[in-house]
Amino acid sequence: MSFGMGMMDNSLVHTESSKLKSSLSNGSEEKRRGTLVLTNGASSFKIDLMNGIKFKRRKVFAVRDFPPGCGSAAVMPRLDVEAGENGNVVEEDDKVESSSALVKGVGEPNDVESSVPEPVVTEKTNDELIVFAPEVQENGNDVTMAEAVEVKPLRICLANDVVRDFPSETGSKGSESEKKVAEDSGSGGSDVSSSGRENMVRDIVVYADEGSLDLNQSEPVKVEKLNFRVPKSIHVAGRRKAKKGVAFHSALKRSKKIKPEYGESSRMRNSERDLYLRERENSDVDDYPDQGVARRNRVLNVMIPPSRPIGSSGNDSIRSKVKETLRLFYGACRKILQEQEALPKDKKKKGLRVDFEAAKILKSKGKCHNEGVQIMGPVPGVEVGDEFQYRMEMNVLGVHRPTQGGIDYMKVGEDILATSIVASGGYDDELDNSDILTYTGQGGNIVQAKKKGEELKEPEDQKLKQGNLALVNSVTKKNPVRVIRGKNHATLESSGRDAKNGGYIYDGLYLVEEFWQETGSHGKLVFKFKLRRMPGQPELSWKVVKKSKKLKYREGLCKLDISEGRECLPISAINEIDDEKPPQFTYTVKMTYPDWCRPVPPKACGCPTRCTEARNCSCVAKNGGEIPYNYDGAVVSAKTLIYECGPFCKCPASCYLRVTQRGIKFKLEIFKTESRGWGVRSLNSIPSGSFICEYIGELVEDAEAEKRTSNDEYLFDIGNKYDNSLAEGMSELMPGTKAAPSIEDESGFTIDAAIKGNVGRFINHSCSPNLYAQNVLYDHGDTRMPHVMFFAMDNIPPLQELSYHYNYMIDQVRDSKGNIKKKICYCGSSGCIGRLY
DNA sequence: GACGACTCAGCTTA
DNA sequence: CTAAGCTGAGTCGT
Repeated sequence: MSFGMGMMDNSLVHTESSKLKSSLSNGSEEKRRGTLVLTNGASSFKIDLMNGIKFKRRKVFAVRDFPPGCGSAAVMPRLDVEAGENGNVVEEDDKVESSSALVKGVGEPNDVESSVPEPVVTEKTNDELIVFAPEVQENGNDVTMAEAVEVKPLRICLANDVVRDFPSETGSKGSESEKKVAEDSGSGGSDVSSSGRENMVRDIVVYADEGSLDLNQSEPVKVEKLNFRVPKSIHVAGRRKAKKGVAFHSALKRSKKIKPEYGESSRMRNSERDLYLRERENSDVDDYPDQGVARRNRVLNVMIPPSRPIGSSGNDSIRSKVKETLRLFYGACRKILQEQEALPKDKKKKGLRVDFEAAKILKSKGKCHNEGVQIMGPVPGVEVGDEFQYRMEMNVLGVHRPTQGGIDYMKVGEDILATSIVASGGYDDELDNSDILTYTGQGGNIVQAKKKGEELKEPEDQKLKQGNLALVNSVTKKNPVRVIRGKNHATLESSGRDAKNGGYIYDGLYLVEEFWQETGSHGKLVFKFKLRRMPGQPELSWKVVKKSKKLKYREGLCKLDISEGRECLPISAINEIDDEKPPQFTYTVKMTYPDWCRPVPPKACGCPTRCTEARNCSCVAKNGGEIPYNYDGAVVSAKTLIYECGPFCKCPASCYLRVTQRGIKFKLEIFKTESRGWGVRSLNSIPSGSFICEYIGELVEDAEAEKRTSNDEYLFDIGNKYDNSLAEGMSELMPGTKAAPSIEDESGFTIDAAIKGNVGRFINHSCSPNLYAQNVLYDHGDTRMPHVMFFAMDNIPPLQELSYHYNYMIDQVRDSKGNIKKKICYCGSSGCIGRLY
């Protein structure tokens, strides 16, 4: 392979990124410059993030990331590379990206010396060696950096949450250059390659000038300082008028109505306002002749991460891909379950595993992450505290591959090292609240006969092989091990149906400190491992909840129940920020309709028991012949409108077609946020698809709503607006799943929750929301004024703020041919890059 | 129903 | 190809 200077030519640069690049040069370049300083004590080395480096995107094969607190750069000898322009290394089959660098301040400068793992070297592809620890070892002997480096590109292992991927211009199809890459590389070659690649995690490799850093030192190279200026994000304080409320996680029409200005919010503090105005003045953006309001906000919204505080989650692109994968997974699960539930009893498939079925579909369509990849350390896009319902999801995401086995491991050099374990109570583990976890090795248990006539295997001593051996090796290698806890076992919270399948929580990285053998309950020897959670990782929210439950006095508690008994569960108000009390309003659990409006109850069904698809039920028929919920109450997919059974239906209250009318079922609380007024969160884990609450208020006509501008924070425009992007994704996965047509329909009504309302009025906007608003009818039949119901799009861990997309202030940017290219959002929320997937 | 004990069909990887 | 494995769903008894 040889590479010429010409490869730097812009013609090869991904179109999207070149657009981005040009936007960078338009006035805001200065903001995106930064420097990264590398040092090994004797010499330091500065990289100008704007000019001095280029980014390459490569397929990730294996180990990449440092555990938190480990501030090290690694060196990777690469053969067959030549310096390109400015000494940058360019490789033929790689797309070259230019961008601001997105390097997290990989921990504080080596603040946790003890947690820095021993060097681990892993053999990868034929031509490269990745080193992800301070020093290189070869055959057990230390070698210096200089010895390890023959050619001198410097590879900086980026922490996983700073790896940035650019939005693909044409969605899943990939751009021309991407296609070219796929063809040229010859990998895959099949039709999977294009879409499969799109979903692969990519590594970004940073190459620096040759010879800039004196590597002839035995000391490790460390990322010492990151000085990266980030454009300040402007927080939208409080709430705004929600435009075109009902949509599935995005609705993208530019509002025809009032376009709120940033300065308008009554809740915006002066400092924020000043900051905004200053930012706006300073941004001399004039290169957007045809984009109206978009232009003004461009500098705010086309933001390049890191747009969050260093150390917070970040990496929205990969994160959103992980989320999308999970949404597709759950969508498939619920659809399969729905189909199953619709069958008459004798035709139901016994013991159908929706998790297996969903995974099969995702895999066949190349929608998995990290397939065939083994990852040591953090998995890109997966964050501590993430919850899963099935083991299979963790397989699909590469978090933990065995579908049953508790220990996952990989070969690193000659050794096998543990990469992840699942602690869910299958053995006598000690899973207390501290950062120490005692884990039992695998094997030795009584094994059931697999076939008839086979005898049960008696318990025996555990053997030092496979998972056990990997964990033992990890003691000396000190490599990070992901720990996943079984939820019911970890939290001891759930009971009943949930206890049987409580799901899993990603607990973060641990180090295996020691191991020993002891006699287990069956009298045979078992291995025991002591793992300690690595410092610097966020505390799990269920632990926080559990702690606060123990306290007599809840920190920041303002009110025990803002609903004053009107909801089935109390809703507390918590303010740990300042002295503000929750705003005054009248709590109602029923919509208020104007006097002239007398909604008529819908036609009732006569089902004597819970309505099913098999029966000829008129309510089911209204939903197109299917029940839009699973029997456990999860919404199968977003619909333009869902018809539930009404007050005069004969079916019982437990009917599968009565979900939202039964009220809230999670313990919600309102809490004061740092910058967005009050928000809503749950003390329980919320599984994807669950009903959360309604948006309740006074129903007013739009004309009336326009008059109520003095307090428009609590207005929610009712409308049939349905973005079917996920539904399209689903129909691609599962032929026969029909995506509903995109509908835009002004209903003419608005819900005003300023005076009368419920907890729904406190839910904030987000561009990466975890809820969506669903139109539902049950107590009347007027489609112009459906109830607005919030459902969870993801598994939501306790204490995570609930949010939905307000769908207001959205603009579209068109390319030269007039095609809608990008949607620009005005929310100003951190991490929003104006792309609503 | 609720819950535990038991059974059994899976699936992925080594 | 086979076996192992901290699943998950169903069934039955209390």
